[in-house]
This record gives sequence, C-alpha cells and structure tokens, in this order.
Amino acid sequence: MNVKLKDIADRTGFSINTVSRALREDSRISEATRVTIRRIANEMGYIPNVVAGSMRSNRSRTIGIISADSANPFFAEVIQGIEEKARKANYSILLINTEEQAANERDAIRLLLGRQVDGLVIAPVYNDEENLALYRELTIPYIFVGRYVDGMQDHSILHGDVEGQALAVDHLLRHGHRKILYIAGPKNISNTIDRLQGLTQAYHAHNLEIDESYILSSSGHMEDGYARVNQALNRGLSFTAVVCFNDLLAIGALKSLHENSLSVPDDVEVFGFDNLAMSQFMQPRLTTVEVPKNRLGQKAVEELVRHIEDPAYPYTTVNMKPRLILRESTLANHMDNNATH
Amino acid sequence: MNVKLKDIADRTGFSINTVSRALREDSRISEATRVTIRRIANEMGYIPNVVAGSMRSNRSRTIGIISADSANPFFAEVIQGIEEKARKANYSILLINTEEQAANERDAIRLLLGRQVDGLVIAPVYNDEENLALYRELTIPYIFVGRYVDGMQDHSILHGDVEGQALAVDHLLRHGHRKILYIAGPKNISNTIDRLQGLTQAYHAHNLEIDESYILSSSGHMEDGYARVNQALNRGLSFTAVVCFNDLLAIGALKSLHENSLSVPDDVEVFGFDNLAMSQFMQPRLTTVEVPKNRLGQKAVEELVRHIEDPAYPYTTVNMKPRLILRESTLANHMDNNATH
DNA sequence: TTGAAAGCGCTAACAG
DNA sequence: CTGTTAGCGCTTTCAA
Repeated sequence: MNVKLKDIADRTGFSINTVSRALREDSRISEATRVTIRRIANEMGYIPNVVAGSMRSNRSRTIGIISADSANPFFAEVIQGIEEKARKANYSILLINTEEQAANERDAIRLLLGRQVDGLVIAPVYNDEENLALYRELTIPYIFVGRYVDGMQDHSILHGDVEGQALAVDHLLRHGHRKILYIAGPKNISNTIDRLQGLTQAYHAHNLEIDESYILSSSGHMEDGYARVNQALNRGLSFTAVVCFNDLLAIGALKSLHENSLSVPDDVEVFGFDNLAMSQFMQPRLTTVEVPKNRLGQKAVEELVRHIEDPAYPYTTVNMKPRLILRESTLANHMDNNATH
Repeated sequence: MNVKLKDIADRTGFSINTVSRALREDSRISEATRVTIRRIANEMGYIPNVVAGSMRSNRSRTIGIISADSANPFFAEVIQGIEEKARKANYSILLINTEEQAANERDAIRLLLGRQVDGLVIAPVYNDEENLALYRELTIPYIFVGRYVDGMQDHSILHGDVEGQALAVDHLLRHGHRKILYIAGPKNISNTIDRLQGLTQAYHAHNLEIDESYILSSSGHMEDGYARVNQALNRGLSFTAVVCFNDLLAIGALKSLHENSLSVPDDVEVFGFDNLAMSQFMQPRLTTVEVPKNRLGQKAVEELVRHIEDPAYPYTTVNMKPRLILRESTLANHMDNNATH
C-alpha cells in the first residue's frame, strides 16, 4: 500500500491532523514541525490521495471537458489550451467526446457530475430542450466554449462568428463576386447558425439577395468539402468563389477544384474559417478567418475557475474579435491591406 | 445538496445498503425491491457519487493519459481511440500533456497516482533514467502507446517503426534513388530511433552506406519540414527524394519544394509517415506509411483494462503491421501494386 | 500550535 | 433477501 498520512504521523510522532496541515502549508504550524514533516513525507515518497481529500472538502479540483470530437484539429487546439491552463491552475481534466449528439452530451454531463467535477467546459449542441433544462438545473459552474446554447449566451466564450463570416463574404462581394458557393456546417451548433447569419448580413449590406441553391449543408469535414464542390460542379452550378464554414471544408474544396482543373484563386477564390495550423501549408495557402483556439480554451478555464472560486461571480458573454487572414487562396490585388501569413 | 443513497433509503424504507445493492444490480435482491428502488432513484434524479464509491472499493474506473501534445494530429487521433474505448469500457480519462519533457512526465505520473487512477496510458520519452526507475516501481498497470521505453518494450503497443521506415526507403532505393534526404524526428522518443534504424537497414540491404549529411534532425512539426528542406536547398544539397519522420514534416517539405519550383513527384519524391487524415488532401496527395492511430489508442485501453482486471495477465509487446500508402507524392511507374487512397 | 473526534458517501464484511 | 457495522484517507470542527 502507498504511504498515507497515518504512516507519516507514526513516523514523526505528530498526529495525522498536524501532518495534514503541515503538508497543506496551513498557518499555525510551527516552522520546525512543518520542515520535519515535509522532509519525512518526501523521504517516504508520500503522494496525497486527492480523491480522499476531495471527498471531505467537497472540491475535486477536476474539470469536465465535453468536446464534440477531440480529434478534430479545431477542438484539439482548444483542448490543448484548456489542458494547459487547467494544469497551471492545479486542476485536472476529464475528457469526453459527444460526436455532436445531444444524448451523449446529457450522458457526459451526468457522468461528470457523478465524478464530482468542480465545473464544466462544454462545446454544446445548440438547441436541445432536454439539455437546456439540464443546464438550468446545474449546481456547478459551466462555460460553453466557442459556441453557445440558445437562451444562455452569457455562459459562453465566443469569437465573433457572425462578424467573422460577414467580413469574409463582404470581402468577396466588394471584389465583385456574385456567385458565391457557401458550404455550411453541421446543424445544431451555434456556429453554423451564426455564420449563416453573417453571410446573410453581408449580402444585405450590399443590397443583394442570397440564392439558396448556393448554400450547401455539410457536417464540416474535409471529405464534405471535397464532395460538395464536386457535386456543385457536376450539377453545372457556376461560381467564382467558395466560402466554407471551416478550414477543413475549404481544404476539401481546394482538392476538388484542383482535380477539376480549376485554378485557385484565379478561377475560383476560396475562403475558410478557423485558421488551423495546417491551413497555411495548403497549396495554395488558405485564406481564412482567425479564431484564437488555444486562447479560447485558456479563457474558458480562466472564467470557469473564477466561477468555481467565487460562486457570486456573474456570468457574461466573453467575445473575442475575429480577423481575416488573407493568403493565397484569394486574390490580393485590391485595397485591403490586412494581409498576413 | 444532491440526492444520496440515504435519501433514497429514507424514502423507500430500505436500508442504505439495500439501495446500494439494488442500484448496482447485485444479485440476492428481490426483483420487486430492485424495481421500486430504481424507480424512486430515477424519480429523485439520483446520480451515484463515483468518488465516494471508488474510495471504498479502491477502484476509480479512471485511466490517466499522458500524451506529448494532444493538439498534434497524431496524438489527437490516438486519444480519440483511447477516449472512445475507455468510455465504452466504463472508464473515464484524465488527460495531461508533457510537451515531450521527461520532468513533466514524472509530474504527470505522480499527479495521476494521487488521483488514484486504475492505470496509465503513456506516450513516453525514450530513455530517462529517473522515469525508468519510476515506472519500475509503479504498482498500477501501464501501457506505452506507439512508443516504448528502453528496457521495457513489453509494456508497449507498437506499429512497426523499423519495418515501416525500411519499407519506405527500400521503395525509393529500388527505384534508383541514391540521394535521399531524411528528416528525422525529435530526440528521446523511440520512434525516431527506430525509424532511423529502418532507414539504415534499407540502405544496408542494398549494400549502400548512408551519407550522414543527408540526415537532418527536427522536432517533427510542419514548420521544421519546411525549414529543413529550405535549408538543404540553400546549402546546395542535391537530392531526388525526401523521406520524413512523419506526415507533418512531409507537409512542410511539400510546401518548401513547391515554393522552390521543384515539382513533386517529378523532380523530388516525398514520403511521409503516419497517414494523417489531412495527408490525402495535400497537393499532391502524400505517400506515407499507415499507422492505425485510433486503433492504437483503442488497443492500448483494451490491454490496460485487461491488466487492471487481471493483475496476473502478463505483459507482452503488441505489434501492429505497417503498410505503405502510395499516393501522388511518389511516382507510380513501377512494379509495386499496393497503391491506395 | 497541536490533538481528538466526526464524517464526506459509499461499499464490504458479517450477521441474520 | 435485507440490515448493521465498519471504514476507505482525508479535512473539518471543536477542544485543549
């Protein structure tokens, strides 16, 4: 068996209690005692049983992370930020993927509650009634990261989906594009809804109506981007630009365009969203909208920890600013000058 | 406060113990009792306190995952497999990144031990003396995933690094290449060592000696692949193929070659390793060595759980078979016929 | 500054 | 089939 407080107590002659306090840097323990106890504990290779401690103290120093798909490069980077920040704040993270299924999200929440997490960071589905009810009843803090749930925006860390998508589309409209193919994201997530709204907003700002046949749905993976563009071309749809819900789709789109001998950006311009690490290594380098993924994760933990430590701390929507990253998949001969690599 | 066994006991009139057993599907509880108790528990929204339970039973049903970098697409896929399998086996996972630092690995192990994990899945550094000692003293099961630690190969799930790299290099040597640039991976991980050995093995099989100036070191990221190839070209090194430790490097290499107006595969052939999801979307599609990343993670959990459930279950090295995935970044005009998309 | 006692919520061991 | 008692390892409360 592992070393316990009792073993150290026996060895040093102090009570279990004193040992516990000395090891926790509790005040009102003499310097000498503290030093002895710590030395002996070290010698004996003591590793505190966090589980036992948290049982008594009612704080597990554990955060539950409910992600849609941790292998998706977007979430992978968000989770990296979460892990890093949590580790530094002395929290551990329990990770669960939901594959965007509302039912899995519920299961995950219950599982994590059973494991006594101190708080939750969640990439939620948008509008599931049952989940909404579950959230409202939650007695521990929770933060939605990069998304929101209809009716509880104030629990979210967001990055300007509407504005970001509007900026991108506006950019293309200003450069004369009128046949823009838009590949949307998965249903039930706020990002898809908001980015579609950004699209609409940009069109309206130019007094243009959207042709619905230019809006395609997808589940947001590379394969979809590839397939949707192929299908559009096969259908004989003519377009001069493809705007994608995310970079993964855009990468698939690039592939399809290349295979169909369409040159990017000369024949067709391509816009992504998210600015994944791989995007600037595409051929051509992908123009996109920056989303501070790692920072998003860090911020989520930061906020969550504040709520954990101060239950009175009020919830507010945290908004981050989107920013265009103009690269080679769009044309550069224009007035804009926020080009970046 | 949340609903506890006691609350259900009070409400149903049974003892806490009976409630506990009914809820755990323990035999020797009458069907009627079980049904009543479950119904009431449900009604009351009972969520078992797993922490309290594991404290008593000495099993936390938690697995610690020590990864180098969960945002790296390779690990992201491995972790996905781990998470999926663990969830299905009724285990939760605690995730920690080490950034390939031996000291962080130690900290992670101790942290997870303190959290009473039932076992560990680790992507370890290769040969740190202190860590090796720590592993030897571990009293819980542990599995190294995709790597091994010098002296304890039998704890590993591997995927044939030596053979895989030998296959790749052999493929090129057989097609007449004699000036092959090799971009190696990070030091201290078994994969780098093994793949270098595979390289050597292939050369020797062809009675050729390796020119050390054609072997470059790197930390295995896209940026390195890009930079190393740039540097090689600037140094005036002449080569007809680039073999990379992994796909990320190869993706960076492709970028550099393109920018230097070298055509792939006509001027230079490029070989990756890992077969990341994104690799087949590269321009040109990347030839690589298949590594079953998700499966690797699943298998690691499978093995670990067997060890947890049966401490006598012996450790053996699990080997998976590597396989070439020939795509467009290498030439196809040859006798091989295991081409795949 | 230290110690003794109680108890977190659950499961195990023993009893009936 | 069900109940009683003890105790997991720690922190908290109360007392000295």
